[in-house]
Amino acid sequence: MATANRRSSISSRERILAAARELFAARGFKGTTTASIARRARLNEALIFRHFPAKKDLFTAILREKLEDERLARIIDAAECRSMPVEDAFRLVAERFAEAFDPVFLRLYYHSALEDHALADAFYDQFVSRFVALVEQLIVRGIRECRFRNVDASVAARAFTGMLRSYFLTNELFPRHALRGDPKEISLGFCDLFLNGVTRRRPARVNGKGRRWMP
Amino acid sequence: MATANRRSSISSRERILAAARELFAARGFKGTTTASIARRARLNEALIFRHFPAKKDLFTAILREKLEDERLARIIDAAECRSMPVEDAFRLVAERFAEAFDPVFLRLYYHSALEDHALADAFYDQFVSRFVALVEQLIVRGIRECRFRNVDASVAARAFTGMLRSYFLTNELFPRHALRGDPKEISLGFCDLFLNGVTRRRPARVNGKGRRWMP
DNA sequence: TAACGGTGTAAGTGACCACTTACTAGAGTA
DNA sequence: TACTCTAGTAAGTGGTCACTTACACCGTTA
Repeated sequence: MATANRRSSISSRERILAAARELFAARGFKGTTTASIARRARLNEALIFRHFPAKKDLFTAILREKLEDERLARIIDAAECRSMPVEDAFRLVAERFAEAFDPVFLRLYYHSALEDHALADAFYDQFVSRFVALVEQLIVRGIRECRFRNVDASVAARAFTGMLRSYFLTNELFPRHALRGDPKEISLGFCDLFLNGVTRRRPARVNGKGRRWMP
Repeated sequence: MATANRRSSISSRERILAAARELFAARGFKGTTTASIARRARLNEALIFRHFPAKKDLFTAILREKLEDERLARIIDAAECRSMPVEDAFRLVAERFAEAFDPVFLRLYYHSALEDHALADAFYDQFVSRFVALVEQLIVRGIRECRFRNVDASVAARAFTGMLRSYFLTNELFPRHALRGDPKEISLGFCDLFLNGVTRRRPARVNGKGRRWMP
Protein backbone atom coordinates (compact mmCIF):
# COMPACT_ATOMS: atom_id res chain seq x y z
CA MET A 1 0.00 0.00 0.00
CA ALA A 2 2.74 2.43 -0.96
CA THR A 3 0.60 5.22 -2.43
CA ALA A 4 -3.09 4.98 -1.63
CA ASN A 5 -3.50 7.13 1.41
CA ARG A 6 -5.56 10.19 0.71
CA ARG A 7 -8.85 8.84 -0.55
CA SER A 8 -12.27 9.99 0.44
CA SER A 9 -14.59 7.53 2.10
CA ILE A 10 -17.10 8.24 -0.66
CA SER A 11 -14.84 6.87 -3.32
CA SER A 12 -13.95 3.83 -1.26
CA ARG A 13 -17.63 3.13 -0.75
CA GLU A 14 -18.12 3.29 -4.50
CA ARG A 15 -15.19 0.98 -5.03
CA ILE A 16 -16.59 -1.53 -2.58
CA LEU A 17 -19.95 -1.46 -4.34
CA ALA A 18 -18.40 -1.86 -7.78
CA ALA A 19 -16.20 -4.76 -6.72
CA ALA A 20 -19.02 -6.47 -4.88
CA ARG A 21 -21.39 -6.07 -7.82
CA GLU A 22 -19.01 -7.83 -10.15
CA LEU A 23 -18.16 -10.60 -7.75
CA PHE A 24 -21.70 -11.27 -6.58
CA ALA A 25 -22.77 -11.38 -10.22
CA ALA A 26 -20.04 -13.82 -11.14
CA ARG A 27 -20.15 -16.11 -8.12
CA GLY A 28 -23.35 -15.47 -6.21
CA PHE A 29 -23.73 -14.33 -2.63
CA LYS A 30 -22.38 -17.38 -0.86
CA GLY A 31 -19.65 -17.81 -3.43
CA THR A 32 -18.22 -14.36 -2.79
CA THR A 33 -15.99 -13.67 0.24
CA THR A 34 -15.61 -10.28 1.82
CA ALA A 35 -11.85 -10.77 1.55
CA SER A 36 -12.15 -11.11 -2.22
CA ILE A 37 -14.25 -7.96 -2.42
CA ALA A 38 -11.62 -6.06 -0.46
CA ARG A 39 -8.88 -7.41 -2.70
CA ARG A 40 -10.67 -6.37 -5.87
CA ALA A 41 -11.52 -2.94 -4.46
CA ARG A 42 -7.88 -2.59 -3.32
CA LEU A 43 -8.66 -1.71 0.25
CA ASN A 44 -8.74 -3.25 3.68
CA GLU A 45 -11.45 -5.77 4.46
CA ALA A 46 -12.41 -4.00 7.69
CA LEU A 47 -13.40 -0.93 5.68
CA ILE A 48 -16.24 -2.87 4.13
CA PHE A 49 -17.78 -3.23 7.56
CA ARG A 50 -17.42 0.50 8.21
CA HIS A 51 -19.69 1.16 5.26
CA PHE A 52 -22.03 -1.81 5.53
CA PRO A 53 -22.99 -3.51 8.79
CA ALA A 54 -22.92 -6.95 7.22
CA LYS A 55 -22.21 -8.69 3.93
CA LYS A 56 -25.91 -9.10 3.19
CA ASP A 57 -26.47 -5.35 3.51
CA LEU A 58 -23.89 -4.82 0.82
CA PHE A 59 -25.85 -7.17 -1.38
CA THR A 60 -29.16 -5.46 -0.74
CA ALA A 61 -27.58 -2.05 -1.34
CA ILE A 62 -26.61 -3.21 -4.82
CA LEU A 63 -30.07 -4.51 -5.67
CA ARG A 64 -31.63 -1.39 -4.22
CA GLU A 65 -29.61 0.83 -6.56
CA LYS A 66 -31.32 -0.90 -9.47
CA LEU A 67 -34.72 -0.50 -7.90
CA GLU A 68 -34.17 3.26 -8.10
CA ASP A 69 -32.83 3.23 -11.64
CA GLU A 70 -34.68 5.81 -13.74
CA ARG A 71 -33.78 4.25 -17.07
CA LEU A 72 -35.67 1.17 -16.07
CA ALA A 73 -38.59 3.21 -14.87
CA ARG A 74 -38.82 4.78 -18.33
CA ILE A 75 -39.39 1.44 -19.99
CA ILE A 76 -42.50 0.74 -18.04
CA ASP A 77 -43.75 4.28 -18.38
CA ALA A 78 -46.59 3.75 -20.80
CA ALA A 79 -47.18 7.44 -21.47
CA GLU A 80 -45.55 7.64 -24.90
CA CYS A 81 -47.03 4.33 -26.02
CA ARG A 82 -50.60 5.51 -25.76
CA SER A 83 -50.29 8.01 -28.56
CA MET A 84 -48.91 5.65 -31.19
CA PRO A 85 -50.25 2.68 -33.16
CA VAL A 86 -49.94 -0.51 -31.10
CA GLU A 87 -47.55 -2.10 -33.58
CA ASP A 88 -45.14 0.78 -33.17
CA ALA A 89 -45.57 0.67 -29.42
CA PHE A 90 -44.36 -2.93 -29.46
CA ARG A 91 -41.31 -1.96 -31.40
CA LEU A 92 -40.56 0.88 -29.02
CA VAL A 93 -40.95 -1.35 -26.00
CA ALA A 94 -38.66 -4.02 -27.47
CA GLU A 95 -36.00 -1.46 -28.31
CA ARG A 96 -36.12 0.02 -24.86
CA PHE A 97 -35.81 -3.41 -23.34
CA ALA A 98 -32.69 -4.07 -25.38
CA GLU A 99 -31.22 -0.73 -24.37
CA ALA A 100 -31.81 -1.24 -20.67
CA PHE A 101 -30.36 -4.72 -20.61
CA ASP A 102 -27.52 -5.04 -18.11
CA PRO A 103 -25.71 -8.39 -18.06
CA VAL A 104 -24.08 -7.89 -14.67
CA PHE A 105 -27.39 -7.14 -13.08
CA LEU A 106 -29.06 -10.02 -14.90
CA ARG A 107 -26.75 -12.45 -13.17
CA LEU A 108 -27.21 -10.76 -9.81
CA TYR A 109 -30.94 -10.90 -10.27
CA TYR A 110 -31.12 -14.59 -11.08
CA HIS A 111 -28.67 -15.46 -8.36
CA SER A 112 -30.85 -13.75 -5.83
CA ALA A 113 -34.06 -15.20 -7.26
CA LEU A 114 -32.64 -18.70 -6.98
CA GLU A 115 -31.34 -18.01 -3.50
CA ASP A 116 -34.80 -16.75 -2.62
CA HIS A 117 -33.72 -13.26 -1.75
CA ALA A 118 -36.62 -10.96 -0.93
CA LEU A 119 -35.26 -8.14 -3.09
CA ALA A 120 -35.46 -10.25 -6.22
CA ASP A 121 -39.17 -10.48 -5.57
CA ALA A 122 -39.29 -6.74 -5.01
CA PHE A 123 -37.56 -6.23 -8.33
CA TYR A 124 -40.06 -8.48 -10.03
CA ASP A 125 -42.94 -6.52 -8.51
CA GLN A 126 -41.50 -3.17 -9.40
CA PHE A 127 -40.28 -3.81 -12.92
CA VAL A 128 -40.92 -7.17 -14.46
CA SER A 129 -44.56 -7.51 -13.54
CA ARG A 130 -45.25 -3.91 -14.50
CA PHE A 131 -43.49 -4.46 -17.77
CA VAL A 132 -45.64 -7.51 -18.44
CA ALA A 133 -48.71 -5.49 -17.45
CA LEU A 134 -47.77 -2.75 -19.91
CA VAL A 135 -47.48 -5.26 -22.71
CA GLU A 136 -50.77 -6.80 -21.69
CA GLN A 137 -52.48 -3.41 -21.85
CA LEU A 138 -51.10 -2.85 -25.30
CA ILE A 139 -52.52 -6.17 -26.41
CA VAL A 140 -55.90 -5.41 -24.91
CA ARG A 141 -55.88 -2.12 -26.77
CA GLY A 142 -54.90 -3.85 -29.99
CA ILE A 143 -57.84 -6.20 -29.62
CA ARG A 144 -60.22 -3.37 -28.86
CA GLU A 145 -59.02 -1.47 -31.90
CA CYS A 146 -59.62 -4.60 -33.99
CA ARG A 147 -55.99 -4.72 -35.00
CA PHE A 148 -55.33 -7.88 -33.02
CA ARG A 149 -57.11 -11.19 -32.91
CA ASN A 150 -59.05 -11.99 -29.80
CA VAL A 151 -56.14 -13.76 -28.07
CA ASP A 152 -55.69 -14.32 -24.33
CA ALA A 153 -53.89 -11.09 -23.42
CA SER A 154 -52.07 -12.43 -20.38
CA VAL A 155 -50.75 -15.47 -22.21
CA ALA A 156 -49.74 -13.31 -25.15
CA ALA A 157 -47.99 -10.83 -22.88
CA ARG A 158 -45.97 -13.66 -21.34
CA ALA A 159 -45.14 -14.93 -24.78
CA PHE A 160 -43.79 -11.60 -25.96
CA THR A 161 -41.82 -10.78 -22.83
CA GLY A 162 -40.65 -14.39 -22.66
CA MET A 163 -39.03 -14.19 -26.09
CA LEU A 164 -37.08 -11.14 -25.05
CA ARG A 165 -36.12 -12.33 -21.59
CA SER A 166 -35.08 -15.78 -22.65
CA TYR A 167 -33.02 -14.42 -25.50
CA PHE A 168 -31.01 -12.09 -23.28
CA LEU A 169 -30.65 -14.68 -20.54
CA THR A 170 -29.35 -17.38 -22.86
CA ASN A 171 -26.95 -15.00 -24.57
CA GLU A 172 -25.48 -14.16 -21.19
CA LEU A 173 -25.35 -17.61 -19.60
CA PHE A 174 -24.31 -19.57 -22.68
CA PRO A 175 -22.29 -17.16 -24.81
CA ARG A 176 -21.07 -20.04 -26.98
CA HIS A 177 -24.64 -20.46 -28.18
CA ALA A 178 -25.52 -16.79 -28.39
CA LEU A 179 -27.55 -15.65 -31.38
CA ARG A 180 -25.30 -13.48 -33.54
CA GLY A 181 -26.51 -10.05 -34.54
CA ASP A 182 -27.47 -6.73 -33.08
CA PRO A 183 -29.72 -7.28 -30.05
CA LYS A 184 -31.97 -4.43 -31.09
CA GLU A 185 -32.53 -5.89 -34.54
CA ILE A 186 -33.21 -9.30 -33.09
CA SER A 187 -35.68 -7.78 -30.66
CA LEU A 188 -37.43 -6.16 -33.59
CA GLY A 189 -37.46 -9.56 -35.26
CA PHE A 190 -39.29 -10.88 -32.22
CA CYS A 191 -41.81 -8.07 -32.62
CA ASP A 192 -42.45 -9.08 -36.19
CA LEU A 193 -42.97 -12.70 -35.20
CA PHE A 194 -45.21 -11.75 -32.35
CA LEU A 195 -47.33 -9.48 -34.50
CA ASN A 196 -47.54 -11.68 -37.58
CA GLY A 197 -46.68 -15.22 -36.57
CA VAL A 198 -44.86 -17.54 -38.89
CA THR A 199 -47.80 -18.78 -40.93
CA ARG A 200 -47.98 -17.48 -44.43
CA ARG A 201 -50.93 -15.20 -45.23
CA ARG A 202 -53.39 -16.19 -47.90
CA PRO A 203 -51.08 -16.70 -50.88
CA ALA A 204 -51.33 -14.64 -54.05
CA ARG A 205 -52.58 -17.52 -56.15
CA VAL A 206 -54.93 -19.78 -54.28
CA ASN A 207 -54.39 -23.34 -55.40
CA GLY A 208 -56.16 -25.27 -52.66
CA LYS A 209 -58.85 -24.97 -50.06
CA GLY A 210 -58.85 -25.30 -46.29
CA ARG A 211 -55.50 -25.65 -44.55
CA ARG A 212 -53.82 -27.96 -47.02
CA TRP A 213 -51.59 -26.18 -49.50
CA MET A 214 -49.10 -27.77 -51.81
CA PRO A 215 -45.40 -27.28 -51.07
CA MET B 1 -30.31 -43.51 16.12
CA ALA B 2 -32.35 -46.18 17.93
CA THR B 3 -33.54 -48.21 14.93
CA ALA B 4 -31.68 -47.60 11.68
CA ASN B 5 -29.06 -50.28 11.54
CA ARG B 6 -29.71 -52.77 8.76
CA ARG B 7 -29.74 -50.72 5.61
CA SER B 8 -28.04 -51.50 2.33
CA SER B 9 -25.45 -49.12 0.98
CA ILE B 10 -27.46 -48.87 -2.24
CA SER B 11 -30.41 -47.31 -0.52
CA SER B 12 -28.23 -44.92 1.44
CA ARG B 13 -26.56 -43.81 -1.77
CA GLU B 14 -30.00 -43.11 -3.23
CA ARG B 15 -31.00 -41.22 -0.14
CA ILE B 16 -27.88 -39.09 -0.31
CA LEU B 17 -28.58 -38.28 -3.95
CA ALA B 18 -32.20 -37.42 -3.28
CA ALA B 19 -31.40 -35.17 -0.34
CA ALA B 20 -28.57 -33.46 -2.19
CA ARG B 21 -30.73 -32.89 -5.26
CA GLU B 22 -33.36 -31.05 -3.25
CA LEU B 23 -30.88 -29.01 -1.26
CA PHE B 24 -28.66 -28.06 -4.17
CA ALA B 25 -31.78 -27.04 -6.07
CA ALA B 26 -33.03 -24.90 -3.22
CA ARG B 27 -29.77 -23.29 -2.12
CA GLY B 28 -27.17 -23.85 -4.79
CA PHE B 29 -23.85 -25.58 -4.47
CA LYS B 30 -22.11 -23.21 -2.09
CA GLY B 31 -25.25 -22.70 -0.08
CA THR B 32 -25.60 -26.38 0.72
CA THR B 33 -23.50 -27.99 3.43
CA THR B 34 -22.63 -31.66 3.53
CA ALA B 35 -23.91 -31.70 7.11
CA SER B 36 -27.35 -30.56 5.95
CA ILE B 37 -27.41 -33.24 3.25
CA ALA B 38 -26.64 -35.90 5.86
CA ARG B 39 -29.34 -34.51 8.15
CA ARG B 40 -31.98 -34.61 5.45
CA ALA B 41 -30.93 -38.09 4.30
CA ARG B 42 -30.95 -39.19 7.96
CA LEU B 43 -27.50 -40.68 8.00
CA ASN B 44 -24.00 -39.88 9.10
CA GLU B 45 -22.06 -37.20 7.25
CA ALA B 46 -19.03 -39.46 6.83
CA LEU B 47 -21.11 -41.86 4.75
CA ILE B 48 -21.42 -39.22 2.05
CA PHE B 49 -17.68 -39.38 1.57
CA ARG B 50 -17.76 -43.17 1.32
CA HIS B 51 -19.99 -42.85 -1.72
CA PHE B 52 -18.60 -39.67 -3.27
CA PRO B 53 -14.98 -38.57 -3.01
CA ALA B 54 -15.93 -34.91 -2.65
CA LYS B 55 -18.96 -32.65 -2.49
CA LYS B 56 -18.51 -31.53 -6.09
CA ASP B 57 -18.65 -35.14 -7.28
CA LEU B 58 -22.02 -35.48 -5.65
CA PHE B 59 -23.17 -32.44 -7.58
CA THR B 60 -21.89 -33.71 -10.89
CA ALA B 61 -23.45 -37.13 -10.26
CA ILE B 62 -26.83 -35.44 -9.99
CA LEU B 63 -26.43 -33.46 -13.21
CA ARG B 64 -25.11 -36.53 -14.96
CA GLU B 65 -28.25 -38.48 -14.10
CA LYS B 66 -30.25 -35.94 -16.10
CA LEU B 67 -27.84 -36.10 -18.99
CA GLU B 68 -28.79 -39.78 -19.32
CA ASP B 69 -32.51 -39.21 -18.94
CA GLU B 70 -34.39 -40.97 -21.74
CA ARG B 71 -37.55 -38.94 -21.41
CA LEU B 72 -35.57 -35.85 -22.31
CA ALA B 73 -33.92 -37.60 -25.21
CA ARG B 74 -37.38 -38.37 -26.61
CA ILE B 75 -38.26 -34.70 -26.87
CA ILE B 76 -35.41 -33.92 -29.17
CA ASP B 77 -35.93 -37.06 -31.18
CA ALA B 78 -37.32 -35.58 -34.37
CA ALA B 79 -38.38 -38.89 -35.90
CA GLU B 80 -42.12 -38.61 -35.26
CA CYS B 81 -42.24 -34.96 -36.22
CA ARG B 82 -41.17 -35.57 -39.78
CA SER B 83 -44.30 -37.44 -40.71
CA MET B 84 -46.82 -34.85 -39.57
CA PRO B 85 -47.83 -31.35 -40.70
CA VAL B 86 -45.46 -28.75 -39.23
CA GLU B 87 -48.25 -27.08 -37.27
CA ASP B 88 -48.99 -30.33 -35.49
CA ALA B 89 -45.31 -30.94 -34.92
CA PHE B 90 -45.12 -27.66 -33.05
CA ARG B 91 -48.00 -28.68 -30.84
CA LEU B 92 -46.40 -32.02 -30.13
CA VAL B 93 -43.08 -30.45 -29.27
CA ALA B 94 -44.71 -27.95 -26.94
CA GLU B 95 -46.66 -30.67 -25.14
CA ARG B 96 -43.58 -32.82 -24.71
CA PHE B 97 -41.72 -29.86 -23.31
CA ALA B 98 -44.43 -29.30 -20.73
CA GLU B 99 -44.42 -32.97 -19.78
CA ALA B 100 -40.67 -33.15 -19.31
CA PHE B 101 -40.49 -30.03 -17.21
CA ASP B 102 -38.88 -30.72 -13.82
CA PRO B 103 -38.82 -27.80 -11.40
CA VAL B 104 -36.15 -29.26 -9.13
CA PHE B 105 -33.84 -29.79 -12.02
CA LEU B 106 -34.62 -26.35 -13.42
CA ARG B 107 -33.24 -24.74 -10.30
CA LEU B 108 -30.20 -26.99 -10.25
CA TYR B 109 -29.57 -26.15 -13.86
CA TYR B 110 -29.69 -22.39 -13.46
CA HIS B 111 -27.69 -22.52 -10.29
CA SER B 112 -24.94 -24.37 -12.06
CA ALA B 113 -25.16 -22.16 -15.14
CA LEU B 114 -24.73 -19.06 -12.98
CA GLU B 115 -21.92 -20.67 -11.02
CA ASP B 116 -20.28 -21.49 -14.34
CA HIS B 117 -20.34 -25.22 -13.84
CA ALA B 118 -19.08 -27.16 -16.87
CA LEU B 119 -21.96 -29.64 -16.72
CA ALA B 120 -24.53 -26.92 -17.25
CA ASP B 121 -22.83 -26.26 -20.55
CA ALA B 122 -22.86 -29.96 -21.30
CA PHE B 123 -26.59 -30.03 -20.62
CA TYR B 124 -27.10 -27.10 -22.94
CA ASP B 125 -25.16 -28.86 -25.67
CA GLN B 126 -26.95 -32.14 -25.23
CA PHE B 127 -30.52 -30.95 -24.82
CA VAL B 128 -31.26 -27.28 -25.13
CA SER B 129 -29.29 -26.56 -28.26
CA ARG B 130 -30.57 -29.73 -29.91
CA PHE B 131 -34.09 -28.77 -28.96
CA VAL B 132 -33.63 -25.36 -30.52
CA ALA B 133 -32.12 -27.01 -33.59
CA LEU B 134 -35.15 -29.29 -33.89
CA VAL B 135 -37.49 -26.32 -33.79
CA GLU B 136 -35.33 -24.52 -36.31
CA GLN B 137 -35.53 -27.49 -38.69
CA LEU B 138 -39.29 -27.51 -38.37
CA ILE B 139 -39.39 -23.85 -39.29
CA VAL B 140 -37.13 -24.37 -42.27
CA ARG B 141 -39.42 -27.16 -43.40
CA GLY B 142 -42.48 -24.96 -42.91
CA ILE B 143 -40.91 -22.30 -45.10
CA ARG B 144 -39.94 -24.82 -47.75
CA GLU B 145 -43.46 -26.19 -47.79
CA CYS B 146 -44.76 -22.63 -48.21
CA ARG B 147 -46.77 -22.89 -45.03
CA PHE B 148 -44.57 -20.35 -43.25
CA ARG B 149 -43.45 -16.92 -44.21
CA ASN B 150 -39.81 -16.50 -45.09
CA VAL B 151 -38.72 -15.60 -41.53
CA ASP B 152 -35.25 -15.92 -40.07
CA ALA B 153 -35.41 -19.51 -38.80
CA SER B 154 -32.84 -19.17 -36.05
CA VAL B 155 -34.47 -16.06 -34.62
CA ALA B 156 -37.88 -17.68 -34.84
CA ALA B 157 -36.62 -20.83 -33.14
CA ARG B 158 -35.32 -18.76 -30.26
CA ALA B 159 -38.59 -16.93 -30.09
CA PHE B 160 -40.61 -20.11 -29.79
CA THR B 161 -38.35 -21.88 -27.31
CA GLY B 162 -37.95 -18.63 -25.40
CA MET B 163 -41.69 -18.36 -24.78
CA LEU B 164 -41.75 -21.84 -23.30
CA ARG B 165 -38.58 -21.58 -21.28
CA SER B 166 -39.31 -18.19 -19.86
CA TYR B 167 -42.83 -19.22 -18.89
CA PHE B 168 -41.68 -22.26 -16.93
CA LEU B 169 -38.76 -20.41 -15.38
CA THR B 170 -40.89 -17.53 -14.16
CA ASN B 171 -43.57 -19.83 -12.81
CA GLU B 172 -40.93 -21.59 -10.76
CA LEU B 173 -38.92 -18.62 -9.53
CA PHE B 174 -41.82 -16.24 -8.90
CA PRO B 175 -44.79 -18.44 -8.03
CA ARG B 176 -46.72 -15.41 -6.81
CA HIS B 177 -46.77 -14.16 -10.41
CA ALA B 178 -47.31 -17.53 -12.05
CA LEU B 179 -49.73 -17.68 -14.94
CA ARG B 180 -52.76 -19.66 -13.83
CA GLY B 181 -53.91 -22.57 -15.91
CA ASP B 182 -52.77 -25.93 -17.17
CA PRO B 183 -49.18 -25.66 -18.42
CA LYS B 184 -49.96 -27.83 -21.40
CA GLU B 185 -52.85 -25.61 -22.48
CA ILE B 186 -50.75 -22.52 -22.06
CA SER B 187 -47.98 -24.10 -24.10
CA LEU B 188 -50.51 -24.79 -26.83
CA GLY B 189 -51.53 -21.15 -26.56
CA PHE B 190 -47.92 -20.20 -27.25
CA CYS B 191 -48.03 -22.43 -30.31
CA ASP B 192 -51.07 -20.60 -31.60
CA LEU B 193 -49.41 -17.25 -31.10
CA PHE B 194 -46.22 -18.39 -32.69
CA LEU B 195 -48.01 -19.80 -35.72
CA ASN B 196 -50.51 -16.99 -36.22
CA GLY B 197 -49.21 -13.93 -34.41
CA VAL B 198 -51.57 -11.47 -32.79
CA THR B 199 -52.44 -9.37 -35.79
CA ARG B 200 -55.93 -9.87 -37.15
CA ARG B 201 -56.19 -11.38 -40.60
CA ARG B 202 -57.83 -9.38 -43.33
CA PRO B 203 -61.18 -8.48 -41.73
CA ALA B 204 -64.49 -9.69 -43.11
CA ARG B 205 -65.72 -6.25 -44.04
CA VAL B 206 -62.98 -3.94 -45.20
CA ASN B 207 -63.79 -0.42 -44.05
CA GLY B 208 -60.49 1.32 -44.59
CA LYS B 209 -57.31 1.12 -46.58
CA GLY B 210 -53.66 0.76 -45.61
CA ARG B 211 -52.89 0.12 -41.95
CA ARG B 212 -55.36 2.49 -40.36
CA TRP B 213 -58.59 0.82 -39.26
CA MET B 214 -61.22 2.30 -37.05
CA PRO B 215 -61.58 0.98 -33.55
C1' DT C 1 -14.33 -69.88 15.70
C1' DA C 2 -11.50 -66.58 13.82
C1' DA C 3 -10.42 -63.61 10.21
C1' DC C 4 -12.59 -60.48 6.85
C1' DG C 5 -15.15 -57.01 4.61
C1' DG C 6 -19.09 -54.11 4.15
C1' DT C 7 -21.93 -50.75 6.70
C1' DG C 8 -22.17 -47.38 10.02
C1' DT C 9 -20.63 -43.82 13.57
C1' DA C 10 -18.42 -40.16 16.99
C1' DA C 11 -15.07 -37.21 17.30
C1' DG C 12 -11.91 -34.79 15.38
C1' DT C 13 -8.84 -31.34 12.10
C1' DG C 14 -7.15 -27.70 9.60
C1' DA C 15 -8.73 -24.26 6.47
C1' DC C 16 -11.59 -20.58 5.70
C1' DC C 17 -15.00 -17.06 6.62
C1' DA C 18 -17.67 -13.00 8.42
C1' DC C 19 -16.88 -9.84 11.48
C1' DT C 20 -14.17 -7.27 15.54
C1' DT C 21 -10.67 -4.95 18.06
C1' DA C 22 -7.31 -1.96 19.01
C1' DC C 23 -4.46 0.72 16.84
C1' DT C 24 -1.92 4.67 13.58
C1' DA C 25 -1.89 8.78 10.48
C1' DG C 26 -3.22 12.97 9.23
C1' DA C 27 -6.55 16.95 8.46
C1' DG C 28 -9.54 20.53 10.73
C1' DT C 29 -10.26 23.49 14.45
C1' DA C 30 -9.98 25.71 19.24
C1' DT D 1 -0.16 22.99 20.63
C1' DA D 2 -3.74 19.96 21.96
C1' DC D 3 -7.99 17.89 20.91
C1' DT D 4 -11.06 15.54 17.83
C1' DC D 5 -12.72 13.33 13.89
C1' DT D 6 -12.28 10.52 9.88
C1' DA D 7 -9.86 7.16 6.88
C1' DG D 8 -7.30 3.28 7.10
C1' DT D 9 -4.96 -1.03 8.85
C1' DA D 10 -2.92 -5.58 11.10
C1' DA D 11 -4.03 -9.02 13.71
C1' DG D 12 -7.12 -11.43 15.70
C1' DT D 13 -11.70 -14.51 17.03
C1' DG D 14 -15.25 -17.69 17.19
C1' DG D 15 -17.78 -20.37 14.32
C1' DT D 16 -18.53 -23.24 10.27
C1' DC D 17 -17.14 -26.13 6.61
C1' DA D 18 -15.40 -30.16 3.85
C1' DC D 19 -13.23 -33.96 4.77
C1' DT D 20 -10.57 -37.70 7.89
C1' DT D 21 -9.60 -40.98 11.39
C1' DA D 22 -10.22 -44.60 14.26
C1' DC D 23 -13.23 -47.60 15.74
C1' DA D 24 -17.77 -50.67 16.42
C1' DC D 25 -21.05 -53.89 14.64
C1' DC D 26 -22.35 -57.94 12.18
C1' DG D 27 -23.07 -61.44 8.42
C1' DT D 28 -20.14 -64.49 5.57
C1' DT D 29 -16.85 -67.87 4.81
C1' DA D 30 -12.54 -70.74 5.50
